[in-house]
Amino acid sequence: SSVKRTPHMFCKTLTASDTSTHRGFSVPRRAAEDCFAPLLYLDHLIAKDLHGVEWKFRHIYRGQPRRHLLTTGWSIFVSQKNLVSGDAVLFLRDEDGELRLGIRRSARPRNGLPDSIIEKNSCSNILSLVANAVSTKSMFHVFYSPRFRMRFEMEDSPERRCAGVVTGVCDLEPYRWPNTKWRCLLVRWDESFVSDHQERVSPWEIDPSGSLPQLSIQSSPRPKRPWAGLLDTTPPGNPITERGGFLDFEESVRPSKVLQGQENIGSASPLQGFDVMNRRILDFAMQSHANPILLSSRVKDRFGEFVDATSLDPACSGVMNLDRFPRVLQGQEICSLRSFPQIAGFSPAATSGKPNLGYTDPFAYNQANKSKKSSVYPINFGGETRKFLAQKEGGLPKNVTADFPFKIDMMGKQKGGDFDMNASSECKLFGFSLPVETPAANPQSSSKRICTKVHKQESLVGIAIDLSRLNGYNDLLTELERLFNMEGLLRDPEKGWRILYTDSENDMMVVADDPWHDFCNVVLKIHLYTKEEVENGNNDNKSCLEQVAVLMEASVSQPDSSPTVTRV
Amino acid sequence: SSVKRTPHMFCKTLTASDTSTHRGFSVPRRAAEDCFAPLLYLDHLIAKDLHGVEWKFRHIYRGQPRRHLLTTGWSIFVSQKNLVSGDAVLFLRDEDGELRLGIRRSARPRNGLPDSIIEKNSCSNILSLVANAVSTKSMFHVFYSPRFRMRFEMEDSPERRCAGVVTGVCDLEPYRWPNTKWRCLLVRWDESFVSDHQERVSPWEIDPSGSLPQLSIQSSPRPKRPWAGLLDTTPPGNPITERGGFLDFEESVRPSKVLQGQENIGSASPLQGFDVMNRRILDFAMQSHANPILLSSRVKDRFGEFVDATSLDPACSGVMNLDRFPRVLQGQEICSLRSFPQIAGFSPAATSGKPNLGYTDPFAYNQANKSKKSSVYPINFGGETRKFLAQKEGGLPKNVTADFPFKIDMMGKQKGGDFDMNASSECKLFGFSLPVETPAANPQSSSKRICTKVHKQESLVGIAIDLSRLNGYNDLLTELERLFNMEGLLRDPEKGWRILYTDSENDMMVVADDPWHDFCNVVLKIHLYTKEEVENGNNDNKSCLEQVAVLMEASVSQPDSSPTVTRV
DNA sequence: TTGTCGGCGATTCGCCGACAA
DNA sequence: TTGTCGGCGAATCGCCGACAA
Repeated sequence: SSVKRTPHMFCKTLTASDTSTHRGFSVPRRAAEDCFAPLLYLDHLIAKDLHGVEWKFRHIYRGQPRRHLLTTGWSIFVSQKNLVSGDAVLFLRDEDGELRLGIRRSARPRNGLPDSIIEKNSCSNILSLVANAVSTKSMFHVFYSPRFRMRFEMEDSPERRCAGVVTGVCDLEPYRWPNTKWRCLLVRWDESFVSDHQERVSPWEIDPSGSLPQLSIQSSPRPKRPWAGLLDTTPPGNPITERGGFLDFEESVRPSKVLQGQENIGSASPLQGFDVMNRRILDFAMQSHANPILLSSRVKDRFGEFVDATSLDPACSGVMNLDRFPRVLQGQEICSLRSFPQIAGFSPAATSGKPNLGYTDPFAYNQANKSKKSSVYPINFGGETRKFLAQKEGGLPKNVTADFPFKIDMMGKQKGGDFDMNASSECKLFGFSLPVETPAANPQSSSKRICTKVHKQESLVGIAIDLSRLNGYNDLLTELERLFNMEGLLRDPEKGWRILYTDSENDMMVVADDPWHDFCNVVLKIHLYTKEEVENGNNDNKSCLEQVAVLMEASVSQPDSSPTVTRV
Repeated sequence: SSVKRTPHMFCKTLTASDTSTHRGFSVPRRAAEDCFAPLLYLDHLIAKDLHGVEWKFRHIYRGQPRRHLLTTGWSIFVSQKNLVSGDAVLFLRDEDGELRLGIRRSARPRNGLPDSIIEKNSCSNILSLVANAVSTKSMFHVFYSPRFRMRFEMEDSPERRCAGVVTGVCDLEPYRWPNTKWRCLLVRWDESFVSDHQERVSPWEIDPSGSLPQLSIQSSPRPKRPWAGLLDTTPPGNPITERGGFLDFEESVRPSKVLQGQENIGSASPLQGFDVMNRRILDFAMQSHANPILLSSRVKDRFGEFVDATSLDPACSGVMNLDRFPRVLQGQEICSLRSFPQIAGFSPAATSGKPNLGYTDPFAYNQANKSKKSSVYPINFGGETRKFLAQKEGGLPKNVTADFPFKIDMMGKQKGGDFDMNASSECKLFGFSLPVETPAANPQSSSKRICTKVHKQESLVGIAIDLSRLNGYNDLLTELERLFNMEGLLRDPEKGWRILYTDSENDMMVVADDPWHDFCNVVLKIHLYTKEEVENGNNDNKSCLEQVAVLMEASVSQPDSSPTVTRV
């Protein structure tokens, strides 16, 4: 309510020199004079980042011509924050002369992305479909298949990152906890470098940023002196190194966009119609508790992520956590906050103190490749303003598609002339009812993932079937034979095929012994193998060491935990 | 079934020289000659770690006197893995000449731990109190206040670690989601370096290891040249730097023990009485589903942790996840795996293939400071064997305390002469009822399936049978013979087959001693083995890998495990 | 105004044998 | 047998003004 004095701030996109270990940070003159003014007599500056961590930089005015530079301390900051050129840093001085420091990472295109996620449906088409669905009170779908990255990191391993596409949502613990609203994400990985790679991922663990770092390497541990390609000569076939030697290790942790500023955040208007429309249409309740400002002033680390996640409706966390990260603050210029008319002009929904969740456009990498600037269009998504990247010239995302598998089914009914999701409408995410404004509305919502995956042999590609639509094993056989074009093969044991399944205990079992209902309850995945494969077991092709490795992996960690202590 | 050749391996605790950036890794002579023998003509070695990542080391035989050294590549490994002296590295060569590489981190005492968690109550006192509570069917409490660490890591911040004590459990989302069984942990931090530091923590995010790294600094980003105390001159009051400049940033990520071997893992017996007692007293049901082998064959990273967590009853995850981490593999010598006599000698409880959850001794640092060796005592904790550290000479932990706030209220009633948690007892964790599931006794329970799984030998594929449709052991034999095409083989002991089962306590038992009804109630899984397999309980006919498995199982805390691994 | 370059001293990395425990 | 030391060359860090875009 009380208007604070305008803080002085500036944002600079880091140059190669800025991020070089060889050089320091060159402070734009006017920025320094505005933002650092009262501090310039000091030989060093102290700035706090969002986490309250203080960073100290030696400041010096030197060079010919003279310029302001941050030297000592800067490279530590750069390496700790893992900044590369293209990223941006933001300084902000408040009325007390205290400096704040933020960074924004640039989205970098990823090389060699699969084309499959590039889609071509036109937006108007989608809009008309949605509009039609709304008008006819029928269901429409929103597909969204966000790209993400995930970081594999163990205490004893270098960091690895994988990328993939979210393909759906499933129960967290269908058997142990049948009615949970918690979900995990089903993902498809770009690489199958680990054969038995998880398909179920915690939304908390993924990094929603679809864009991956450039191959510009800046992060710390790397071979200092290239030793005759020692580290690059790994035989092909190791997918880790296949992607380019140490790249996986050297790829920076560059999860998400923070303090994004390259986009014109004010340009919400071109899509205003779409925005408003979707705001209503997609307005299933998702209350967010945390004030984003307050939130970001906390330690916003894993911890913060936890808070973020839990501050959202858990039922939606699968979605919500895909885009925890706000895109904020225009930069590249000296400006006071109030110089952003857009901010003040934001719709109440956008400024209501809720986090603005920035979706990473699944095809943003494509745009980036095309060097097209993109705009951000906020769409109210149940109390959360989400932003969709759209090609500036297109007005609407062109690539919105029918097969983005992140599917939200919505049954809308109109209340009066107004579309009202809150009253009696239904909102489903992958078949699961989402709480529509009345959190406790449907406590008995079904929790089982509708479809069960079927894998034929070692095929990477599975097919999902909906067991609930089948009446028994006979149906199952028929369906499997149909899906895999194996008519007659599965039903007749003489044909040599065996149908196994992995149960909720991860045991491999033969299909057909359990009562159908039990089977449906415990089956995780169905496998089709030949008789020989079953009889030979799958172990034979594993070396002794691999098995040890497996075992050791199981043993990794720290036991030195403590004695429980019992006491009355 | 097929006996694999013993791999050659060695484990070395890293010295200061080994971990210095200034020097390389000195390979113990005999180790090199045994383990590296066929590789020593090479100028470099390639070893894969548990995650399949390959590490390349230049190997050279030099010095006066000559010795084997790993030079180039080693320091990268050390820094990537964040190894410090005291940690151990394990090399293992399989029959194919392929090298595997594992690490084990040592537990390091933490300086200046608050004294508050050092307690003095004697254990016998506790035991008598518990015994009294049981006999009078009154409530007793289990207090447990495990130390933990948590890692703060954001894409734009340096890594930080904090330690604290779990003080309780609370609702995840009391307002949003009133009836959830999910809990988060309440913690008290050792340091209040962030004023608005969270007190609620996800159990998934904490690291149960109570011991913290020494101040021996080895990790990468640090100020190379101390710049006039630039980074240390932060005004007092900033708790970040108060602890010693960059310590927070320099503290390595040293979460857990891997391949731990300093403890005497075989000494389970001294506490056997306590063990047995607690097994009954604390026997609230906690089923573990996942087959550890299958599970651990996955990428067991954050991801894996997710799986770990969810494979547990969510209501208990707050507890269970505190001690995911195992203690494994004796080291410091060249050895074949079968040179561990303890393996065979383990008590059934310890070797039953259940996760042995290693608690972090809140006062372990104290023991370490006193250079006292500690023994590990397994205590069955509801289907999970947990290990209690106790001072060897004390027999029982002396420091059991009154203010361990992790409280489990248990109301026990006796059924006949036997304490039976399953019948009508109640188990609360911080006031929340824990599901006292009795898998066998309560067939309607949603998670219990009708059928019992049968596994033949090491076969990966199991078959399920419905015991309830059988009238007794005779039927069972008939059915088993039919299912496995073993007509006549099982019924006749002369044919050499033995039928075992895993009971609800995860003990491996011979089928046919219990009354049929009892058997049906407690059986978890049925196993078919040959006589030889059963009789050679010392694992002599098992491959080294299986022995490792048993060893690890015995000493490893693995929440997601199931009983399949252990053979009698 | 500011991005990048080369210079160059300081620091660290990392390979070596010496030496001793 | 092996842990640690000092030596020392190579690589990198990081501060500087020059220069030009």
